[in-house]
Amino acid sequence: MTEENTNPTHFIREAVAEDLASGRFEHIATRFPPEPNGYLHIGHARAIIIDFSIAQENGGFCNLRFDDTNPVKEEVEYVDAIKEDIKWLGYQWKNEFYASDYFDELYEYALQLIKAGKAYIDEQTPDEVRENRGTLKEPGTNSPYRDRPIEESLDLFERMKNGEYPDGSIVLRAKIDMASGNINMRDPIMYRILHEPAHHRTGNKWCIYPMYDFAHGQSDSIEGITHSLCSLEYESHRPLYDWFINELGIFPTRQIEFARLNLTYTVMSKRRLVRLVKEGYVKGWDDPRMPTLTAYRRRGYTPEAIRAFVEATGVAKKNSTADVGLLEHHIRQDLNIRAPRRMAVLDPLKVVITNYPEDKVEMLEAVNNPEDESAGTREIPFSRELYIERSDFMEDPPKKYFRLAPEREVRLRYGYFVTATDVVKNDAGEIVELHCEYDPETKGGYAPDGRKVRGTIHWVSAEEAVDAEVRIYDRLFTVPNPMSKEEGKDFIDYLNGDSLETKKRCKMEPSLKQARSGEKFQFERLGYFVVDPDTTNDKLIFNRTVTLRDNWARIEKQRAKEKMEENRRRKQEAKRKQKEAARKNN
RNA sequence: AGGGGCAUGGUGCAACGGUUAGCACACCGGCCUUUGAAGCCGUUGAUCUUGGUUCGAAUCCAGGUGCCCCUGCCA
Repeated sequence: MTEENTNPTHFIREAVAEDLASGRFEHIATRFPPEPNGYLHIGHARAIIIDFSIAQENGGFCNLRFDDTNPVKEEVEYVDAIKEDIKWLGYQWKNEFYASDYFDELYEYALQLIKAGKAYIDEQTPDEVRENRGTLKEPGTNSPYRDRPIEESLDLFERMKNGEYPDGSIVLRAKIDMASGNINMRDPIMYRILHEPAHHRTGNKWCIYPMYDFAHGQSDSIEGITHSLCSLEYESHRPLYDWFINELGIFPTRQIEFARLNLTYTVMSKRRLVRLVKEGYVKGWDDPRMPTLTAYRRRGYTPEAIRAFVEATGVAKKNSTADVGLLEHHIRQDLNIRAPRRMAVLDPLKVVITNYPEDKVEMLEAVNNPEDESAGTREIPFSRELYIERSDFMEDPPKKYFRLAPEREVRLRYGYFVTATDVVKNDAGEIVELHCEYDPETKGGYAPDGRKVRGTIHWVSAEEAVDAEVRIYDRLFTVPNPMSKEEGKDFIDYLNGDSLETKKRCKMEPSLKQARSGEKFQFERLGYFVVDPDTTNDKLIFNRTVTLRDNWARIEKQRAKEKMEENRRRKQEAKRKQKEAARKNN
């Protein structure tokens, strides 16, 4: 061990430790093997973290290997994005490899198996291959080409490589067992012909490509990977990988499978993510509503929070879906400690302090981060005209509402105690301005006479405020599991129409003028926010990462629910009475 | 005539034949508070089922039930 490991153990860590103890392996090596055909999402984070941390904890190494055995699906653009995301998460691979690096060796392995009578060229059509594979319940039937002479297969394979055959005409198959209960063992295809397009790394050198199943295990073996950690669906492929390793007599990697990480209120499959992007339901792979790592980065998530979240979900062989609330908990936890506090008003209501001098501007001291004394303090301007949050004033407040209301006194954070005196409305009856009086004795928010106020609200000075746009994000889907198989429903039907709200007239305290892309803040009483890369010199844009926990919102929600139930009860009662009356009349 | 895997509170994990079945999130209550935040304290709430082995079973065995994966020349 090179590193003190305080993380909870799990079956993979245990298995690796046992393999070291028993001498099955003398070193530990892992790999993270993405296919470069899409962006990494939070589900991949579990795989990345397991792969790299198992290696780290045991003084071994982890390679990055792109599984690029199918040129029709893979693109270079994804390679760089994937590398960036892994680095952002905080990991460094030892070697950057590609399955295509091993095309020569793989070809030699194929030759070796043909010569041993363990592989053959099949001339059946794709349809025939499928039909003869049998079904889940019935065994397959042998190909008529299965027992052709070795020399013939050798010759055909060579010509296949040389481009003498069109796509789909012939394939190389392993000769295993067409009656196996495990369909992967029914003479799986090893090589197929793909003349187009050119491979992103090997160009036109090859027109035959190994199947994933004939590439992955051997690639691990070539790299000396001791533990090939992968997701559950490869469990039934393990016997095949072991078969290849055994027949070829190469380094025996051990594969261990674990369950993928799923999250509520989102989708995680590449296919569906592509659809969200291509059909314009989101603005791109890095749209902060997406579950991709690049989107979380833009949304203001930190790698530390994502790692803590993934560790908290553990590792098991049971398919499960983590609550997105747990992810939110971890980003709050992280940002609470590190994010400087600022005041910002998202939905401004003008306030005039009628007894405050007209041209006076005072600088008041505010704490940057109560969780971190070293963050220091800053000064914020206070003047006669301010903005407060519209939701922080109510003309006719319900019980337990602690904020501003007519004749009620509250504290302006780091400012003064103020009392609402007048409400100014427009012709439509909407509140356009509030008049308040302040108590000059309460500067900084302290009352010398010791009197208390229930509420403390945030504010910004109108004159000095900086304008900004704030993008408010909500969950992308309206249901925890958009994949639930309700009849005739598509996951698209569960999209949340209100997942993005853009507030264009927000008012920020002046210190935010200098905020740079990627900088994170807590806007007091609102949540955590990050400067979006769309920000320019004259346009400040923030993304809301996550709200603060909000007890008041919960009380309101509960109240609304109670009201709804009350209404329903009343309606039912009315209906019942109506029926009764009708019966009496009859 | 299938093969493979999985089943512990609402969610996610732990308990490795002997614990009052533990932890985190959520929930609910309380304390504290110049953020209705954070922090602190506390309360609810779980071993899929039926048998078996054992002094003793969440744990081992068998049957049942339920869920997931496998019939791409995808990975």
